[in-house]
Amino acid sequence: MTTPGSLAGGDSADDGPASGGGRRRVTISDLARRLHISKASVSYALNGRAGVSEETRQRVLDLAEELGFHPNSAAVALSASRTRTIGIVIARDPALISTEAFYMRTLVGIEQYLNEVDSSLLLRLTGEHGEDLDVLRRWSRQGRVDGFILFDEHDDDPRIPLLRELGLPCVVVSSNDPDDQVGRLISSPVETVTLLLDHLAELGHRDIAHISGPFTFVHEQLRVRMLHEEAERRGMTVRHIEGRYRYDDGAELTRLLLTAPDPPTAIVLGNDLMAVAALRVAMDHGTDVPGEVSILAWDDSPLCELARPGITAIDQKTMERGRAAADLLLRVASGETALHEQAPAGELRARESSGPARA
Amino acid sequence: MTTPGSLAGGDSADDGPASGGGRRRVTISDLARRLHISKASVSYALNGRAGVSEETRQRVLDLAEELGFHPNSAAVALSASRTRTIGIVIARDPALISTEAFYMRTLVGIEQYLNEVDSSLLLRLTGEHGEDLDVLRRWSRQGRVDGFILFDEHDDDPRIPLLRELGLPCVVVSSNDPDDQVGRLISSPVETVTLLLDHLAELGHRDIAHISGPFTFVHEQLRVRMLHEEAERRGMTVRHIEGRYRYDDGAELTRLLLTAPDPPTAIVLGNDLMAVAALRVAMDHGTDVPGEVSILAWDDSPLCELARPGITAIDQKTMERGRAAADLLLRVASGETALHEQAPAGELRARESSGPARA
DNA sequence: GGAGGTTTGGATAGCGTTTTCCCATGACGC
DNA sequence: GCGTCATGGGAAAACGCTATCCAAACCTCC
Repeated sequence: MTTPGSLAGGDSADDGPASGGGRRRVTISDLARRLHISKASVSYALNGRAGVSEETRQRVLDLAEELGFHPNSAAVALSASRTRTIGIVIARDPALISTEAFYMRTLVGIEQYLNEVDSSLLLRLTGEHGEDLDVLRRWSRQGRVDGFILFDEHDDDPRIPLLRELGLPCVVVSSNDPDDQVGRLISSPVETVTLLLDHLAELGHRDIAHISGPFTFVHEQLRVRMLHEEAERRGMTVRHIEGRYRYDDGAELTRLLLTAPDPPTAIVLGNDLMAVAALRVAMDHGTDVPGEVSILAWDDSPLCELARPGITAIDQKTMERGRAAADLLLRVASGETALHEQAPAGELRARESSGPARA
Repeated sequence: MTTPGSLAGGDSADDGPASGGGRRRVTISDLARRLHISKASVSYALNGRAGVSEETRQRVLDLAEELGFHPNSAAVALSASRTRTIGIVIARDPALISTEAFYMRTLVGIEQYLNEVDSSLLLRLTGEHGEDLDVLRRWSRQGRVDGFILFDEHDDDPRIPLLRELGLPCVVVSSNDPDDQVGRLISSPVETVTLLLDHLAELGHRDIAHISGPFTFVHEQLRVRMLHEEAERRGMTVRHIEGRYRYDDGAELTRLLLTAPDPPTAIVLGNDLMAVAALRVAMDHGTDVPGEVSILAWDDSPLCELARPGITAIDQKTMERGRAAADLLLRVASGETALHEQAPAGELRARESSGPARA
């Protein structure tokens, strides 16, 4: 590598003063040499540890700044087994990933936080089946990340024992609060359920349908259960149908509901895409929204906002949640013990798709 | 690290056979020791280089598989100055990033390719101003990535000389084809312009408006120019207005157009969000779409598909484009000379928002 | 049977940090 | 004046891999 490959620029002027910088990267040895001190002292100075005088530290920092020195991350990782990088692996149908603004908003929130603490994000978007476990295993063994944030928890999610075995910290963005030893950012569906049902109750609805996402997701199971319990307490009834988050599911299942002998007065859809579909079907079917049926979505999104009529939905504060998850992970990774934490609360965005129940 | 920190599991059974794997990571030295050969031979065997017999190679591979060995990425990076990671820095208003499905689709496409070649993606979403340059510089000097993919090229984009100076390869997802020495995945607007104008000409439109994105983006300038030239050739006229990709811009500028003394018969909007806004405004304004005005969007998206009426738009093949960009970058990074490449062609999705021009 | 060439595999020197261990140096107390 | 202690700073050993250079060992052919 001393002999220039394609990039190294050679010795031109050996050390042009400031930012311009030659081709070769500035290393800690360069700093040490220029200051006539040892690499160790430079390292101490840069990392704010004791062992160097304040004056020396300042000289080091100044020169580092002047030369635009940034420690080689591979060397730091190798030496300190710390990468300042967290991993996210999203295992869903690519088409769905790009349709759901949810992920992107979460990533933005996570990034905001990581920026602040000078860490970064290694991202992998895989297909649905099992590859995600491979990626976790690989990244872990390769030492590429300090921890993971996990979404879309399944029943008996194999990722959690896997990461425990691999010895890597993780935070699960979660709906439930089991007593395990991983980090969890919990947003209980009961809160969303309350917002939805209060809103619907106020409008006089008592017969509600719920088109959920796949029951393999823990959060969907919980939504169903909570919705049931809370509805019962309010003297309302809920029928549940399982969808798969796709437009077509929303359309088809809504059609089914509307053509039933006793259609519900309100339909709650598990995501924005299905909600838009429901809205469309209802209108095509000549069913007035919200006159004859109200349509609500679990997650707010531009789609809900821009639909016409606008779809009443819960703003789940996705960005804030992403941010909180990243924050929690870094704390878990640095050995904090209080592992479970409540996510910021959601908020109902009432729009035109919900109104008083028909008589 | 030999003295267990918090994770190291100690010597229990020293080498449990298979996958279960103890806590401590398996290294190349472990393999060498177990096979009674040198680390060098193991390295050769694993990397498919000459220097070991086929038999030895197989023994190494088998044991590596058995122990679940994955080379430590920091060590590889340090030694080979190669990270198998590419960087993407997106500098836009967070709100916009999460609204535009464009980015997520591109990422999905990039990821698909990176998966196949066992590389990964380091992602940073920053705000709008100048931080992105810092990130490029930092990641480069830290040796975190092998190259970058750049979006949203500006006039005299400072990122390109910066990366040249830093000596890192990059691919610009680009609309134009200047004669510089960076990789470029070019999707000339002329193609989209042709699709749009052919469609509109066929429907008898001759007076068109174009609400673009900010002219600071090179691709927007090109769109304007191409649209102009091509329209002229067809005997059509185009008036341009500069928007900023936001819903409100689309709404306001469309209102302006519709209330003008001579409203256009068709409006082309620079992105999906503005198109939806235009549609909404037109309908609120009592203007029939497409009876009195046709609405078209430059980029297709779920928003266009799900709007009502559906918005005619160009499917820019975003995922394929992302994929192609990643592919190109890896080839550029490995020294390929043909640096510029055409992106896959877009396709018009005709929907209900475009129809014959009014008389 | 030995000269010359080709494989195969071993030592070992980096890569750029952090960290441990130790040696100067000077201040201080007796 | 000498022993004791902090304190600043240096040398060198990791960290886990790749790459260079050599020494065996094995052929092949006269």
